[in-house]
Amino acid sequence: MPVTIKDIAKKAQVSVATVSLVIHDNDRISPETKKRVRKAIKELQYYPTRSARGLVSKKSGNIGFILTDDHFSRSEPFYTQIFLGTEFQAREFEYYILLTTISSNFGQQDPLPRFVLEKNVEGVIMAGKVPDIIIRQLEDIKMPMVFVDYYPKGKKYPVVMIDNIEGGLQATQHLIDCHHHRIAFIAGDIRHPSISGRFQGYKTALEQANIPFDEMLTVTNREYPDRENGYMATRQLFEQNKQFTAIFTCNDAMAIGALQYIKEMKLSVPGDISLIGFDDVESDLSLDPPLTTMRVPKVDMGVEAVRLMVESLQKNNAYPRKVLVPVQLIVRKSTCHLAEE
Amino acid sequence: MPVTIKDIAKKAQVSVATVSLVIHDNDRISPETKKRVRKAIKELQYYPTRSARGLVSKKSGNIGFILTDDHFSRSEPFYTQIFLGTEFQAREFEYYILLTTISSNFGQQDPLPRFVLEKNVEGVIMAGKVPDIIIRQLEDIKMPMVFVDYYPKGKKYPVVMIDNIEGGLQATQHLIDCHHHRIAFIAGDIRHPSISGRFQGYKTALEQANIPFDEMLTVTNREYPDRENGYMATRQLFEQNKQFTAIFTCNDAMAIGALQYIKEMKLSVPGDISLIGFDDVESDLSLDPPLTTMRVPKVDMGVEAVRLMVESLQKNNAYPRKVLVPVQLIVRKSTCHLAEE
DNA sequence: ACCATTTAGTTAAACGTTTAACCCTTGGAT
DNA sequence: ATCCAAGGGTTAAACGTTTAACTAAATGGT
Repeated sequence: MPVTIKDIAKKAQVSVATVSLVIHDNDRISPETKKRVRKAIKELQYYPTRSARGLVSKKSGNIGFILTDDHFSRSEPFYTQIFLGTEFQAREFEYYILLTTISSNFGQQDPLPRFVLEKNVEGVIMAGKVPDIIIRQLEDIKMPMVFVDYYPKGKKYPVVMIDNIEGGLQATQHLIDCHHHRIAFIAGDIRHPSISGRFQGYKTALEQANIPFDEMLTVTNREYPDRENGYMATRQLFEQNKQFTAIFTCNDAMAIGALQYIKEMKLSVPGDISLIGFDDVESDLSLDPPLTTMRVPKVDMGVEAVRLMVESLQKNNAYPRKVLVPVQLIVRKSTCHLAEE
Repeated sequence: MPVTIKDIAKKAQVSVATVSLVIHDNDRISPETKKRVRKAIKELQYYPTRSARGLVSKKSGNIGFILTDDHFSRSEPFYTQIFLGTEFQAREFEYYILLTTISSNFGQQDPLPRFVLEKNVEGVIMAGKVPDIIIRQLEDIKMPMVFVDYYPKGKKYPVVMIDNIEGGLQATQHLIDCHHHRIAFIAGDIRHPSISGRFQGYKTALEQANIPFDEMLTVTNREYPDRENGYMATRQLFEQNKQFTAIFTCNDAMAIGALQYIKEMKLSVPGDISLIGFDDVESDLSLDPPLTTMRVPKVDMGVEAVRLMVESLQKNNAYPRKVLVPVQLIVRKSTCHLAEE
């Protein structure tokens, strides 16, 4: 019932091959013929069918997006925003994004995502830490990959990373500029490259300001950087009973937990403790006080990932580029100058 | 290079038709043959290719999701959550979701979303208010549709709606239970069915409690229910200089704006004014005070939408069901009892 | 006048499935 | 003995494109 390439061929009095060539704007076809064919296409409102096209060209027109289930089911705004960024940019390039999750302990015997088995994606974007095994399996079938906010060691793929070191440095620098010099650092799993980058920036800033690094002012053994662990880590910090006037948390979720603990201690932010986060998520603005933080362009990260993917799909010899997205200090009300002593 | 149905046929010494029949578990094939074929499939790790399958079966395995651009680019957590819900449930049914946006003033001459032109979706889910024109166009090509949080009048499609009337009633009832009787109502465009439902619940609750409805206590002419309009509407309310002890805002975004204005007036929530919202979004918890609100199961709405879609795809005679998702009162700190007079 | 090239198309195979229609055995009923 | 039905497959067409290989006509160089 729907109109096919044959209908166009008939109407324009050419072969179906010609119609196809016109669609791809091949220059073996004369301008007059093109005009005639295009007219027919318009009049019958023809549009090529994706599956037929995909079958022969081996191009599905889709890009896969893989997230581990813990990243997804927490429906973390962070990765969700990145995902929305990919959706956004995919449209520009006439691709669609197919989302799936995998278990965070994906094993050797687990099946690959259905969209790769079905040959329904041309490449795969992976955000956050993903199991090594799946990367190796995808590698074996030569699936183009792009990584976001994670980088498998020893591999050579395009990647979109946050400029974490610079961010950690700027965040800490901001506190130093406010005359703080006893600055605590709270984080989740330090082995995550994003977190260790921020930590590194923290240490570098201290060093540059000739402030000695004090291990006792850091809590970096929390498994997951969420509110609860932010709360716990802050309590640990206070129980270690060290003097500090500012806290740099590795992300906003932990900052929110920290803020809660500090308030329960009847201390004021930023009166007693200055607090700076990292990420700039939706809820920061609603906090009291609104959180000073490092803004991470989450949507842009998704956008860049798709750009890299499309690039490496087109010129498949492309050498694996790395994109470092910049962070930006957003000063709100949770940090303030320390009175001169 | 990749393994096809032919390789399986060869290996299992049967025709490709037999392999296909085994895959679909047709009972014309003997158990022994099935076993042999399945063994070959496992050994060669065969998986049918989506486009080939789609070409002949006319099933793309995809469901489209349409959002107007203003809903999407505001990257409203509300619709985003619904979308994530569809992604979630789609996986259960072995579908993928294809997302696209359309202009909120989609016109007669605008092309339909690419995924429908390409015959790349079996049906379409639409969330929030969408232009009538596109609905009519999709209707013309007999595209299965499911609506979420919006219902085109006079049509007969499956739909997922919030139980707005009940929600408006419960929210208002909660305030009444706290002995408020001068209760204001603030909303965006009252023509949106969700909003008018909440308004209706509000009026019903007042009526049941024998509290006269006072037009002057309502602001329902704000175009878009966001923070800014919540702020403005609250100002308007105060400038109308009416006495009230509580405000029911049609959603949380407006409540946040209202809260900001009230604080600027140096009034306290809930000390001077009790405030209740609607939706229960991420940032409510970070507010000071945390917002009392009606929780809307956003993810569930997406889940239900996919269920309805798959149902109507399978039995295409299905009569259009309507699912009303329940809301739930979440009492936090922004509402409190009024002292007895 | 003849061959070589270019131009503007056409033919037909191929992509990997599904499925309607057909075919051959075997085992009862009649 | 003959007919029918059931069981268990196979054959081949079809789905809607793309594209390599071919062809016929026109052009141009000598």
